[in-house]
Amino acid sequence: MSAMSKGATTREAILDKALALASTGGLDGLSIGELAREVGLSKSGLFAHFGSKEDLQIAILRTAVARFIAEVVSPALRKPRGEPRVRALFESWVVWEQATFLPGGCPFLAVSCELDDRPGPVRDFLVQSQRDWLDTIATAVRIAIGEGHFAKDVDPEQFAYELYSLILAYHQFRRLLRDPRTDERCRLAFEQLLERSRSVA
Amino acid sequence: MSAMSKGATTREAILDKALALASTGGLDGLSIGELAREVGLSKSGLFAHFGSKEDLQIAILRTAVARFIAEVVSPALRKPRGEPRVRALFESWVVWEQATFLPGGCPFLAVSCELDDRPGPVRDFLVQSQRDWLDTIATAVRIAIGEGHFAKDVDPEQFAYELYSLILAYHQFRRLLRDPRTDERCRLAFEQLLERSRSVA
DNA sequence: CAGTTGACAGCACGATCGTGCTATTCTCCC
DNA sequence: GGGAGAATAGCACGATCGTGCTGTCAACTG
Repeated sequence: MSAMSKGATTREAILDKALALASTGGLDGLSIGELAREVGLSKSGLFAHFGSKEDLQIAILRTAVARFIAEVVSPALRKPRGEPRVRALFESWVVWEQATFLPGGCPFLAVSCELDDRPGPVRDFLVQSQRDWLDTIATAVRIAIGEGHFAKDVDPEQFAYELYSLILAYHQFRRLLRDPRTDERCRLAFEQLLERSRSVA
Repeated sequence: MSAMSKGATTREAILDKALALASTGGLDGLSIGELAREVGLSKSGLFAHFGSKEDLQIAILRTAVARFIAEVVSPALRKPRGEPRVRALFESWVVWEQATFLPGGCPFLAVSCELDDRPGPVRDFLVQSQRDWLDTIATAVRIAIGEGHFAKDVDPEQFAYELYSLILAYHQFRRLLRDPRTDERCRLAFEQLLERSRSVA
């Protein structure tokens, strides 16, 4: 049996379903009523777990961050320092986009467009999480430079920008355009990014 | 005086405001009531111009496409064939992202996330417009290869993928992350994309 | 200038939204 | 096992949603 109390268990079940729904329909598209029906709770029963819809939205993002760290960041950090770790970040990121519990793909990207012009704590949380993630990438690149895998004149933030851009396109081409060659396109671009970042041996 | 009838005039005024609102809040976030208030019409008076909300959404996208062609595609097609034209496409695209009549940035990108998992004619229209645009880019690249500006082994579709990805990141870094160095990051990446596409002189 | 067509407002509808309050039921601890 | 407290349901609220119908006033046409 679980070590969690009843409340914590259902709360987790709610957030699990909510994250899946938010990955497809966004944070605004997700309504309390629909979510309650989906989880098998009454609207008020579900609502009692969160003070407001805004709190629910932040809780969803918090759940997403925890999952992202568990699925993408942590595994990559167990890889050897340098290029292998950078590559692992990329690979796990691509897998993350296809996670079964995220039918709509990366939830951060899915909600970016609806939050980018709406100030408030939800937006703030998302921005912070993405900045942290970019920092993680840049740090991994810096380490790769230190290890001698990448050239010394590689700009870690620029590398992070371009890597991030490739995943954005991956999301767009796969989900919206349904381009069957998305995977190879993205991988090829990444290999070329690596290629021109490597130090001359 | 304008050659348009009364109905066409207000319809255009509606779509103008609607496009601006949709660029920030998306197509679903935009409500008929809010739009009517903004334009100074009654809800039903505005609604009479479009049979349904879905029709309105398609009309908005149609307006966006017309603007995009007028502001981005056509000017670039007047530039000399080859690399100058490719560069013009990029430059106009960046300017488009900052157009004053688009307070939320590129409307296509703004609505991509909410439409990518919602089948229907609105989504179909958006997908088609983006495919057309990618084709336009690829064609310009093919011409640049023919002119000898780009190497013969450059893949036009791959080029389009990477160029598209840079603009996606431009949108994300500027609008969500508010990174002040977005412009230089994007331009640097584009120059490097050009650099490695050029034929050896 | 008169008449017809079209643009728009007013109003109402059912549905759904987020959010409270009040019971009732269940869970956990002693 | 019984009692305290958490978990959930029931119900209601005002607001807003998209969408129709009906009337009225303006605009264009002959």
